[in-house]
Amino acid sequence: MMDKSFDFAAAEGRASALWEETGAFRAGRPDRTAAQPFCVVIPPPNVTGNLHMGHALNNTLQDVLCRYWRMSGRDVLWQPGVDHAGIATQMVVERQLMERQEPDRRALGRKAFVERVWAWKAESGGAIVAQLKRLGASCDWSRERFTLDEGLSRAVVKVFAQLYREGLVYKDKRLVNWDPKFQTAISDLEVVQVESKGSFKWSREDGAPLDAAALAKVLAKNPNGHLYYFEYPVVDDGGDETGERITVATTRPETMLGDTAVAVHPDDPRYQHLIGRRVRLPLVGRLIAIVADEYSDPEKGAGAVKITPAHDFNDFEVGKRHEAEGARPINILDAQGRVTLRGNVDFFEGLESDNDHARLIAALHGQDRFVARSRIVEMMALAGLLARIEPHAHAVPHGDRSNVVIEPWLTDQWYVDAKTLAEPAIEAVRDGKTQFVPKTWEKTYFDWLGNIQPWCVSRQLWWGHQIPAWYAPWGAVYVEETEEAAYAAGLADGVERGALAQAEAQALASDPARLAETFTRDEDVLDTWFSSALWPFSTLGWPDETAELKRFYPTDTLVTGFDIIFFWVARMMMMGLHFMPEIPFRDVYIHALVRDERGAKMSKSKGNVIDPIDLIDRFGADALRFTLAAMAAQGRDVKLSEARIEGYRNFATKLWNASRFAEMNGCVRVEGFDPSAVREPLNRWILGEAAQAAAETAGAIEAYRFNDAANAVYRFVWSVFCDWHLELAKPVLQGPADPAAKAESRATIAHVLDTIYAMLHPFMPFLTEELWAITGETGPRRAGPLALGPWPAQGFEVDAEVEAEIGWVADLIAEIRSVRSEMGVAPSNLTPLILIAPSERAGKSARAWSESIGRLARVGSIETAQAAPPGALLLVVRGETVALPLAGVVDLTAERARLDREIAKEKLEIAKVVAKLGNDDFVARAPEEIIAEHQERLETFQARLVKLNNARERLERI
RNA sequence: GGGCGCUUAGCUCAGCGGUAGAGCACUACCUUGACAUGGUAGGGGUCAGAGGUUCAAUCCCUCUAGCGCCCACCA
Repeated sequence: MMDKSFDFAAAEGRASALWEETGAFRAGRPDRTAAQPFCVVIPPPNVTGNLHMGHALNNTLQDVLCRYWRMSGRDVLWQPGVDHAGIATQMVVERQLMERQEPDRRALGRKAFVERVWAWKAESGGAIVAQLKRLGASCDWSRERFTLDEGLSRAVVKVFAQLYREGLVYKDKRLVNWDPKFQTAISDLEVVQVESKGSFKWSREDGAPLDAAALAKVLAKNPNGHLYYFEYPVVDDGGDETGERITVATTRPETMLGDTAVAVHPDDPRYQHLIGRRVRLPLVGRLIAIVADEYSDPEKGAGAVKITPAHDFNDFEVGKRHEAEGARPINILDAQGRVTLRGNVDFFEGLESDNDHARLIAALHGQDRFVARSRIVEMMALAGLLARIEPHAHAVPHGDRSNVVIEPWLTDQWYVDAKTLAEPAIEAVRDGKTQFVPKTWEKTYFDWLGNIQPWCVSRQLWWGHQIPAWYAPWGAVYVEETEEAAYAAGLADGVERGALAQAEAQALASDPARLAETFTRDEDVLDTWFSSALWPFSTLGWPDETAELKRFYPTDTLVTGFDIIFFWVARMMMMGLHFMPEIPFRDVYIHALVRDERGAKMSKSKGNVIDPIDLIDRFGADALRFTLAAMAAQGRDVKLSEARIEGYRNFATKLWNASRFAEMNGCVRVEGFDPSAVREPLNRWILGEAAQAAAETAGAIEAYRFNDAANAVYRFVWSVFCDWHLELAKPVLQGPADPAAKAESRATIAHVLDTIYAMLHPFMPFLTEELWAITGETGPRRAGPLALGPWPAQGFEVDAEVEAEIGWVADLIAEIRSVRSEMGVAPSNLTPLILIAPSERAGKSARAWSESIGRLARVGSIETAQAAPPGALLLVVRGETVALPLAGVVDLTAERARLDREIAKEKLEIAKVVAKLGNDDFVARAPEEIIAEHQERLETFQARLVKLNNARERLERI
C-alpha cells in the first residue's frame, strides 16, 4: 500500500542508488554497442563552486536531453568534470591560509603552495559534483575529469607546443589588462566595465581655492568619475616658457607622470601653431612634444589630449606613431598599482635639474595610484595649473574576479593568434555545421569572432597549467611538450648557435641538476579557459586516439548560457576545428540567465541568491527541475518564483496519488498489453491521448522547446488523465461492471501510467523511477530501471468516433456543472437530466455514461422527452439539447439573464464570422480551408443560437 | 557610440498571420471513498502607443515611448 504522499527525500536516495548499482548512466553499455551515440559534455563547474541556479537550469536541460535520448535507445555519454578555475581557486586557498594565520603563498613557495591547493581540492573540491548528483544529473560519473588532471595536462601542453610551432602562439611585449590585486595579466573578456560618475565640481574661475580635503573624501568613496583639466606650459626651442598653455583633460591625473606627448588633431585650427612645439610636463619638468595625431578628437575633453603610452591602450598606439618625437612609454606604476619613481630611469630621463625630484619622490613614490591621484590634483592646483574638475560619467574597467580597477600595463605575455583560429570557427557556423539554438546568438558569435583580438593566455599565478617554455642563458626559448624534449632541443640549438661547445652540451645532457640550472621554465600558467577550450576532445582521451573519441566526437549538443559564448563556446570551436580537426558539437543550445523574481541578476552582494539545494530540500529535486524546464522558453530570462516550484511540487503529489488510486483499484500491468486490441471507447480514447502527448513531448524535446515539452506532460497528466479519464473510469472500476471491461480498464490505466512515468522521467526522474519501481512489484517483470527506457511507443491514434463520444460526455458534464454553479444549485441537489429529442448516438452515450454523468454533474436520473417541461433550464451541447427541470429551485430571472448573455455572445461571434464571409476579398483570397472553417463555425454558432433562442422563448411563456 | 532583445490577465510568463493561453494570486461553493500539496465554477486582457503591409495583424514592416542585456569607450 502506497503512502498518502510522495516522500521525495527518501525516493531521491533510492533512485540514485539504483542508477549507481545498475550503471544506468554508463556510456558504452554492452546492450548499446550497436546503438547510435549521443554525447554532451558538461560545462565544467569551478572546483571552488557551489551549485547555483544557473547550474541548476543548465544541468537540468542537459539532463532532460540525455535522459530522453537514453530512454529512446541511444548510447548516451554525458561527460562530466570540473574546472580547476585558476584565479578563483588560488584565491580560496590563499584566503584559507590567511584565516588560519598560516604562512602566505609567497612564504610557502610555489611547490608547497600548489601541493596545498591539491590538498584543498581533495578535501573540499568535490562539493559541486555531489550537488549535481542531487539534482539528478545523469552523467557517466565513472568518467569524471578535472581540467588539471594528467590526461588533460598532456592535451594542454601538446596544444600549446603545436600552436607555438605553427606560429599561432607567441610571446609579445605590449599593454595588457593588469589586475593589481592578483598581480596578473587577464584577458579582455575578464574585464568588466563599471559605470562611474562623481559629484565633485570645482573651477579656478570661481576664485575659491581647491578644497583638497573635500576632494580626497569624495575620491576615497569612488576614485573615478571626474574629469580634470590640466594646463601644460608651452616652451620655446630654448626650453623657456612662452606663457602660452595647452589644456588637456584626464580622468586619471596620476598618469600624467608618464606623459610623453600631447596630441592635437592635425586639422584643429586652434593648435596649428603649436604642432612641433614642446610643453614642460608640470611637477616633473620633462619636456614633451606636441604632436599631430588623428586620434585626438577636438570635440572631446579639452581638445588636446595627453599621451601616456605605458598606461593607456590608445595612447600606446599613438606613442608608437610618434616614437621619433619622444613619445615612448614610461611606466610609472608597479605591479600593485603603486606609483614607482625611484630608480625609474625612463622617468628621470630628460628631467630639468632644477626640479625638486626628492620632493616628488617623497610625495608620490610607493603611493597607491588613487592616493597619488588626489595628491597630483592638489599639487597641480598649487602650481596654478589645474583649471577645473567636473563630474564625468564614464566606464571604468574592473577585474571580474578582483573587482579592482584594471591598469593597462606593459609586460611580456604569451598570446594566441585568435584571429587565424577564428576563421574556421566562423565558417563552420556559417555553413551550418554547427548551429545555434536560438539562431539569434549566431550574430553575437560572428561579431565577436570577426573582431577578435590576440588572446592573452599567460597568467602570473601558480595554480594552473604551467607554460611549457624553457629559457636558455643565451636568450632563446624552447617550447616543448616535456622538460626532456625542451632540454634536448635547447642543447642542440645551443650548439648550433655556438653558445655551447659540443662537449659541453654532452656533459650537460647527462647532468640533470645542471640542466635544471641552465634552463629555467616559464613561471606563468595558462588561462583557465585555455584548457576548457579543449574540453570536448581532451575529456574523450585526446591526444590518444581512443575509442570514445572516435565514437562520441563531434559531440551532439552543447548546452550553455550566453554569458560564456565568448569565453568558452567560441574557443572550443577554434581549438576543436584546429586539432581534431572537426567541429566540437553540432548544436549549441543557449539558454537564459536565471534571475530572481524581480528580474535582477542573482549575486551574492545583492543577497538575492536562491540556493537550489535549499529548494531541493524543501520541494524535491523533481519540482525544481520541472520548474526550470517549464520556464526555459527560448530567448528569455528565467525569473524564478517559489510559488511556481510549489505548484510543480503539487503536480508530483498529484501523479503520486493517481498512482495510488490505480494501486487501490487493482490496476496491475498486464503482460503483452496491446493498445490496438482495446475495445472500450474510454480506454481507446486515453490511449490515443497518451500516445499523442508522448509524441508531442518527444518532438518538443528534440526541438529544444523544453517548456512545451514540460507543459505537454503536465496537461496530459492533470487535465486529461486525472481530471477526465480516472473520473470517468471510476464507475467501471468501482461499480458492478462487466468483468472484462473492468479488467481492460485496469490494464489500460496501468499502461497509461507507464507511459506517463516514461514521458515525465526526463523532467522528474526521481518520482517516476520510484513509481516505476513500485508498480514494477506487480505484473510482468521490469527489464531495468526507467532511466534506461523505454520511451513510449508512438503511432497509436484515437479514432474520431471515440473522440466524439467521450468528448460529448465531457462537454455535457462541464456544461451542466457550469450552469448549476451559475444558478446556485446546491451540490446536494441531484437533479434529473432530460435529453430533449436526442439523436440515437446521444441517447446511447447518455445511457452508457449515466453513472459518470450522475456522479460528476450531480445528476439524479437521466430521462428522455420530446419537449422540455416548463421552467426547465435548457442547454445546448454539441448540437444536442438537454434540460434540467429546476423550476422552483432556481430563479427564472437569473436564468433569463444567463440565456440573454449566452445569446448575446453567440450573436457577437456570428456577426464577426458573417462580416468576414461577406467580405469578397476574404472569399477571393483566403485559403479554402480557412473559409471552410469559418463556414463551419458559422453553422455551429447559428444552430446553437436557434436552440438558445427557443429556450429563451419558452422561458418567456412561463 | 554599435548591436541584440523585451513591453500579452493583479504577478511570472507561453503563444507569434486566421475563434487570446498557462501557472500563481483572486472570488464563490465543496470534509464526494486517489489527492485540501485537492475538487468544481467564475471574474479578469482595446496583446505599450502611432502608422503601414495584408482578405485578415498580438504575431510581419516603420516610427515613438519605456525597460533590459552585450560589445566598445578611463579626453
